[in-house]
Amino acid sequence: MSMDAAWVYKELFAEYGHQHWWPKHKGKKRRGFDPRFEIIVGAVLTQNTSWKNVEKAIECLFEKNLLDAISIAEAPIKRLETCIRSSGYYKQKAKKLKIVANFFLEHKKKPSREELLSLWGIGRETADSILLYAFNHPIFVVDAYTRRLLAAHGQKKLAEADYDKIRMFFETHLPSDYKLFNEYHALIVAWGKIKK
DNA sequence: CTCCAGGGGGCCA
DNA sequence: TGGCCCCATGGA
Repeated sequence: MSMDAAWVYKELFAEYGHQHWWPKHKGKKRRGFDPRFEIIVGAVLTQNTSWKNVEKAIECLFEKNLLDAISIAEAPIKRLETCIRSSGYYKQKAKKLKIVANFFLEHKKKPSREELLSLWGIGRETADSILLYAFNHPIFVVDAYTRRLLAAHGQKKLAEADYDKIRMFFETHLPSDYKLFNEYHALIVAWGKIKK
């Protein structure tokens, strides 16, 4: 018997409430400003890193006027590395920011999942996070907490399954609503952090 | 001191 | 495909 994904969502929302994840921007009218790009930067910087340390990095990028694709593409790599140091893996992530910045300068419209996955430094979770949180595309983001949630609800087999199999489970058992997927993933993270 | 956070790439069998 | 190692800082 299968887990009731919609029922679990209601339980999580009743327990933890609105998580106000993305989108929420701190950028204003600056050179080449695009509110979506700030989310993309956050999606990359938060890889295997606590959000608190990512906020420090984003704050530094904001203060140094580096929170847009043009500025990141033009900035010296060392300047990026210094700024995002608090988010960990700073050498790799500076390189990743360069790559995504150049990509979004060339492709102004909504990217496909395949295009994002073709970029070095963008895996499935980051690609789906970008599509969901920056472009409001109804795709379900799966992470380690999602697997723990499934296991906690008796879905041990599915919890150990491939990423896209888990993603498809939620997408086929829920209405295709980006707002729902946005809140659901955030609630799972909230549950995972407190539960543990 | 250890463990892990809103992962992904490279290598190897 | 699946298992392992590496990347790196900061907080608990």
